[in-house]
Amino acid sequence: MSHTPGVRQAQKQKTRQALLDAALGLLEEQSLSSLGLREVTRAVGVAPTAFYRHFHSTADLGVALVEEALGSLHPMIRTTMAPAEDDDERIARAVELIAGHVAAHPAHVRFVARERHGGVQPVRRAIREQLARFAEEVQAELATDASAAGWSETDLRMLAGLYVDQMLITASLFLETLDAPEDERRRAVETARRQLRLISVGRRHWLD
Amino acid sequence: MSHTPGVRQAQKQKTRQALLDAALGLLEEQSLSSLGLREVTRAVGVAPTAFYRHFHSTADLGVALVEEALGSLHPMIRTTMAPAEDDDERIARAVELIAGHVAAHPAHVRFVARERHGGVQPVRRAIREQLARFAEEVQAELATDASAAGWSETDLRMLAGLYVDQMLITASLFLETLDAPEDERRRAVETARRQLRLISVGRRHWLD
DNA sequence: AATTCCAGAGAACAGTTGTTAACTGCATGG
DNA sequence: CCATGCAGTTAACAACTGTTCTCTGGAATT
Repeated sequence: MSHTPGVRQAQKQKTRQALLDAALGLLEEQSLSSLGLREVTRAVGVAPTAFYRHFHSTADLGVALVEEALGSLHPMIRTTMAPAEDDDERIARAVELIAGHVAAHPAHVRFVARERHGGVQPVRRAIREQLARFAEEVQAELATDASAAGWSETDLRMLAGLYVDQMLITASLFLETLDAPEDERRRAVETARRQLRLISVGRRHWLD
Repeated sequence: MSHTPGVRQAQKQKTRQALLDAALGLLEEQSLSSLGLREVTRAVGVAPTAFYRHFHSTADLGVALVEEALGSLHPMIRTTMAPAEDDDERIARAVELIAGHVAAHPAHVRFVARERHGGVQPVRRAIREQLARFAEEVQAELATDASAAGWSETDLRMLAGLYVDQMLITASLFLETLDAPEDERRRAVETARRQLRLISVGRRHWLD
């Protein structure tokens, strides 16, 4: 049974969250492999040694950030992949959903895009595992779709992977155009839509 | 007019190249933003101050590495996109070409994948510019293709961007499976082929 | 042959880093 | 109510960082 939370545990979680938030902020203009533990504690206003009460190292903190950035995103998969009247409407909705998420959590998106191929191995692995889970969920969702009749397991997995990668590309494209002029952002949205549409067309004629 | 090279300039270039090589090696297990100038000079066996004779900073060195990694790759575009008998044969050849390049220059590929979204702004911009050039070249190549009749400029650009991103995804996938067991590498190649094939199918039916 | 130039060396600087140890005060469980 | 646990503090360490200034030896220029 979980011990009664108490004031003690609450304060600890609060400090831990402050460390995560501060780190995420500092990571907007550097990579995790250059993030110092003292840098983080200084930003929070806490002694350097307090860091060790929460994380073994900055790499450890990075793994926690991956969980924070991607862990709560899984329920969104069903919503995104859910069927719609029009096929174009589904695409438009998905792109809008990604755009909204990027606007709401830019630092998290930046972190994932940056550290996916970054210099810290445990963090790379954590991201890879989360993305693999996404791919599995997308695959499961695709399998329920009527248009997936006759598709092999391998092809479904291939398509799911393509979708996940495309989501990341789209997200990081939107991130780059966050403070860009309006018309450039509209062009980015349009490009993302058309790319998904092309994949959609390929999907419909795959079994020819 | 360029002054006669002489022994002097030759030695300088040699040291410069040694710095680039050492940096590339050190970047296999960290990001550019955490790469120290002393670290690089130590690896080469040269005084820290010698670094300044060649680069203003490690960011500057990073930009030079981008040039080295991507600059010489442009001629490869025509070869990759050149038409073939079979459409599947063109895809197989392109995938094989990417696989060969990754096997021949893994450190360069890793560097680009890592720093594309990395923590050093000038390097990100340098990579973005090179990739934009690639996209333009791919677009120009696509425009000559017979199957591109009736395509709008916007759609050609969209498709070119999709291809460039897909090349990078494929390259980094191959990089991850470089020391993986044989069957996993074969699966990676197969996945890459099918993804390109799906895009190809979408391309053929785009104007319906 | 004399002079200039310049890649690289050497030493020193102030500031930073991760990690250790011993501590303090307060919420917790008996 | 008292004893324990533990989040966070303080101080100190050796090692490292980027950058500066001064110097040197040999190639390049005249």
